Amino acid sequence: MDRSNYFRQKLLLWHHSVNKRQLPWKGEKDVYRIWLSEIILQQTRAEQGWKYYERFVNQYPTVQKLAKAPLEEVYKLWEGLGYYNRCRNLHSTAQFIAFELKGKFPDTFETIIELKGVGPYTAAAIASFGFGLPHAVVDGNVFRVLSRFFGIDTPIDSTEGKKQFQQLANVCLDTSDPAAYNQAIMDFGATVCKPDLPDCRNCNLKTKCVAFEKGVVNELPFKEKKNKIRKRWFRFYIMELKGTFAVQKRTGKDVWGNLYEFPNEEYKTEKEWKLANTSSTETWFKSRKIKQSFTVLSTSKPIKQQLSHQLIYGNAVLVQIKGKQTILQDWEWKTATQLKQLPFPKLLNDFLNAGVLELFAARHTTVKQKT
DNA sequence: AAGCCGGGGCA
DNA sequence: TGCCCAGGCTT
Repeated sequence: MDRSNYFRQKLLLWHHSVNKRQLPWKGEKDVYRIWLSEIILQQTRAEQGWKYYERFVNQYPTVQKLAKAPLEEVYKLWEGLGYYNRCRNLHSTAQFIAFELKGKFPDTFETIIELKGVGPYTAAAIASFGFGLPHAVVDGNVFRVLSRFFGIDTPIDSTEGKKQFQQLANVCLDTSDPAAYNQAIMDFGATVCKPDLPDCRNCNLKTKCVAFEKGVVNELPFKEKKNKIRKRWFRFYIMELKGTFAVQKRTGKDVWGNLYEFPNEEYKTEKEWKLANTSSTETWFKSRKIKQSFTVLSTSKPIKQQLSHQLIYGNAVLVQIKGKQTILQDWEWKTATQLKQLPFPKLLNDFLNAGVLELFAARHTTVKQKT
C-alpha cells in the first residue's frame, strides 16, 4: 500500500476511535464563527484562544454585529491575545463581508484567501470546515506530523519546504471528507505527535513512521532559522492631572500597534535606562515643552516581559502634574474609568493592576484631608 | 527570502 | 531559557 494511503487510513482510524479534543468551534457550521475561530487560533494555542472565542461569539453573534462595532471596542476584547494586526484585519474583513458582500461569506478557496488576514492555512480551514471543499490545512501540527511520518527534513521555514509539505498534505487529504481529515491531523498533532515528549508508545502509525524507525522523532520538523531576541528598555511616565491620565495610541509597525500606552522614553542601552532618574524626568519634560510643575511620586521597580522576538524591560515613573488642564502634546487625558475601556499591552496592564491608579486616588484623599 | 508581529505553556 | 502554538503581512 502506498505510504500516504496508509497514513490517511490509520489517521482516520485513530480519529474515529480516540476521544478527540472537545473545543467550542468544533463541528461549527456557521462560516462566520469558523472564520472567527481560525483568526483567533493563528499562532495561538487552542486553550488560550478558547475564552476569547467565547467572548467574541457572545458579544458579536453575527458578522454584522462585529462589523458595526467600534474598532476600539473590538481591540479591548482582543486585549492580551497578541498579534494585534489580526484584530484590525478581523474588523476590516467583517465590514467587507457585511457591507460589501451583504453578509454572504466567500465560498471558494480562491476568494476566501483574498480576505485580509487569511492566508493558505486559514483559507484551507474555512474552505474545508465551512464548505466541505478539498483543501488540506498545513499548520504547525501538520508540518510536525508529516515531517516525522514521512521522514522529511526540508526546512519548514523555507519556501521550498512550505511548497513540499502543502503538496504532500494535498496527497494525503481524504477528499471524501476533507473537514474530518483536517480535524483529525491537527488533533493528532496536538495530542499524540506533540512537539515535546510525543506519545510514540501509543501511536498507531508508528510501524510506518520514518522518524520513529530512524529514531529521529525529536529532530523533526527541521527549522533552519534561529529566533533572534531583541532587548529593549522603556521608561513610562504615568502622569496624573486632576484625576486624568495621559495616554497615547501606539502607531506604526512596531510591537503593540494600535494599543494605548503611557508616554515614554525608550533607551538604547540597559545602562542608560538604569541611570535615568528624576533629573532625566525633568529633561524629558523640558524636551516636550511642558511648563507646568510636577512632582515625582515614585518610580516602580522594573517589569520584564518576554515576547517571542523581544525581551522588554520597563519601569514606570508616577508623576503628578500641577496647575491648569491644558493641552499637552498629542496626549489624551483619560479618567481612571476611561482607562479601563482602553486596550493596553500586558506590560502596562501589569502596572495598572499593581495599584498605580489607586495610589494617585489615595494621594488626593490625603491632600484634601490636609487642606 | 527574510524580518516582524504577543502572550502563554511547557520541559 | 528556548521552543512552540489551529500564521500572515510587509519589505
